[in-house]
Amino acid sequence: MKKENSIVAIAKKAGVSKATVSLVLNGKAEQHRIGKATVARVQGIIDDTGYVPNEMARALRLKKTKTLGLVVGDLANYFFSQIEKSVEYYARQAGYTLIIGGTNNDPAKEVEVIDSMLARSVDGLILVSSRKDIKEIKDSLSKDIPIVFLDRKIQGGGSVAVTSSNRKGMSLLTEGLISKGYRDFAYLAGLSTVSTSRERLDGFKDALKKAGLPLDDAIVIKSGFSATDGEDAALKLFSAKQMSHTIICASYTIFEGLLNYLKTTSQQGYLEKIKIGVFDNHPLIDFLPFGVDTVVQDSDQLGRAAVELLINKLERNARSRSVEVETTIIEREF
Amino acid sequence: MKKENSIVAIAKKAGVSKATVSLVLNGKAEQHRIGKATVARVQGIIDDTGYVPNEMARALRLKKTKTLGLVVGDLANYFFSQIEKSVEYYARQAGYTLIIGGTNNDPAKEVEVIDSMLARSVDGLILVSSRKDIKEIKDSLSKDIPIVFLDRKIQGGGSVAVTSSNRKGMSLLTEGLISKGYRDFAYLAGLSTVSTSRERLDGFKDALKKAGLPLDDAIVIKSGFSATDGEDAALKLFSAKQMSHTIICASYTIFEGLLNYLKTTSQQGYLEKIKIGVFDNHPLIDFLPFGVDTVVQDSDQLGRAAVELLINKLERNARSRSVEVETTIIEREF
DNA sequence: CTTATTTGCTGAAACGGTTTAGCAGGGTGG
DNA sequence: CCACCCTGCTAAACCGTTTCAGCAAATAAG
Repeated sequence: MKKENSIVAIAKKAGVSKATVSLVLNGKAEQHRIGKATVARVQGIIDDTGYVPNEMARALRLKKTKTLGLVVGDLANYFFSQIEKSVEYYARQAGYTLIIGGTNNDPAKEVEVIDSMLARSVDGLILVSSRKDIKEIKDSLSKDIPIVFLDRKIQGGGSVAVTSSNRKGMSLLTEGLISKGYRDFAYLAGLSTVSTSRERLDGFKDALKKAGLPLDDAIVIKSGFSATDGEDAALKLFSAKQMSHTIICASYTIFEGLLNYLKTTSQQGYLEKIKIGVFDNHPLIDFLPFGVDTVVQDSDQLGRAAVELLINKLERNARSRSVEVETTIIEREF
Repeated sequence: MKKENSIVAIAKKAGVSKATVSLVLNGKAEQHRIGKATVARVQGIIDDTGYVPNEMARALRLKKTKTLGLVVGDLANYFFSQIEKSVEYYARQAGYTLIIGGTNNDPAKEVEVIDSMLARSVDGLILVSSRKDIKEIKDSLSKDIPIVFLDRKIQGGGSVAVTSSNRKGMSLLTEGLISKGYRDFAYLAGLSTVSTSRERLDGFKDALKKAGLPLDDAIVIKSGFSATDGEDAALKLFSAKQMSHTIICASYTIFEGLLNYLKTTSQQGYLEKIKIGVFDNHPLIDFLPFGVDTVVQDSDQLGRAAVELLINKLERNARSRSVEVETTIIEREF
């Protein structure tokens, strides 16, 4: 049956005013002294017409859209797609709808995407931002709106972020490798403007220091976070004089880049001679013909925490502190 | 600078009525004989206040939200996340915002998600539906709204779908395997209520027939499309008497399930003795220690076609016919 | 039998836009 | 000078809700 499309239609049918219907609809009937009988009658009509209020009108009046925006660099990236799944799930649980925006890691597009979300009056924003400082974002924003940063922290006062325990995770990964006797590290670091990248590098250094290994012996190569950036990094690494026997990738995409580099240069055989550590996991890694140790991020918790923080802010105006989600390590010998 | 937030504010500043501002805003100034000078003044104020119209108000009046909904089973599935990226990209290009909904392949949740999108007044819907018949969907829908089905066709009149050339793709994949001498097939088919699954199975049969191989010799195992379904299928397969030496997976997720089964039962060694074909590709497959032939779907084109069809319908009320996107095959010997 | 209180409901404004019909004033033709 | 036509703009209705102040009737209190 086609549903009734306006509150007046319902009101007419029930022989009451639209105010009454609205009150019933929002559970404020009692509070506004609408009689039990009337409530029942109205509710009955709502039920069997299947009337659903128009969210646009509601949003206009209430200045609340019950909509959240998620802005993310690359939606096809496995880690982010998991994050997104989680965010969508928990947002929906809380009665919110999710609008997504992919930026392809382009800071200019990031602003554009965010602005389109603001025009849509999203109530809050979850940002996996490529920006370094919150000012760069706030300044370009037309409205003040609650923002939670996800995966990457951002500099500047009062910003709330949900991240993995990057430093600790990378440190544990490295320690594990060291304890198994691996030395001679190369570290493909990602973009140093991104907090995630810096923290992981710090973790790597922590582990070296703890083991008494000299930092300088490790080759650290900075690049972007995409697979092609990973390829570039691999190129740099392999054109260096000495070869490393343990390569750590600061993200899955960089790992993919490394593999692609070896494939396109027909050096796949090299993989058997080295050990690889990756911050991020993927189901297929279990089946690769070389042991890859990985850091597993809890994407479900990351998404969940981000949504919770944001909604607490929105609905209870709670001031919240950033959250760090624990990681786990998977070690694999081939 | 904080932007002005209402058309009246702009109107006041410009010393005109809000009607005038609205007309300027929508490029209808000329048409409604607003003087050049006035247009320039108003536009100037719009520009340097950075005013952006409230989309909610516009949507309410126009009954158009410039919003599309994408409903998909599993957002973390690599194929779907690529699709989503593409849909989001092309939707945004066309000035539309994308709302997403994950259903976890639960038909009940599918209805729920779609209804929440209708309440949000999306202009159109792109559906990767688990439903078999369009009636099941239309009946539960409160409004008539343009729908484009993606990846999976659905039975029932007038539904428009964008799909890969499933039958042909699977047929070519199989033919390739046959031509390389592989026989003794097992086929993990996915859910037979899903068109994709049926078409691929048909393609498989086409190839056998063409090669003059008896259909009955192939073991066909039907299950769901998730990784755990794939595991179940693998379990069934491996508890059958005779072993197959060529296994075809109707989707990447099923392939993952197969691998997981072999891992958990410590039968990974078996992988070296068999040949695997998979409908879907993934970057890491290149690096697996056994040659996997894959069908590559053009997710970019799939998303693009879906958005185009939908928007053509919305903006030009074009009646469009379903689209089939070509696939390509990658063969790998280890 | 008044007066006060409670009960049950509604009218109307507000949210921020779009659109249509039409007003006022100046110019032109007769 | 009157009738008419442009030109340039605006008033007001409308989209579908929420909410607040307040009205009328019923009940309770005095």
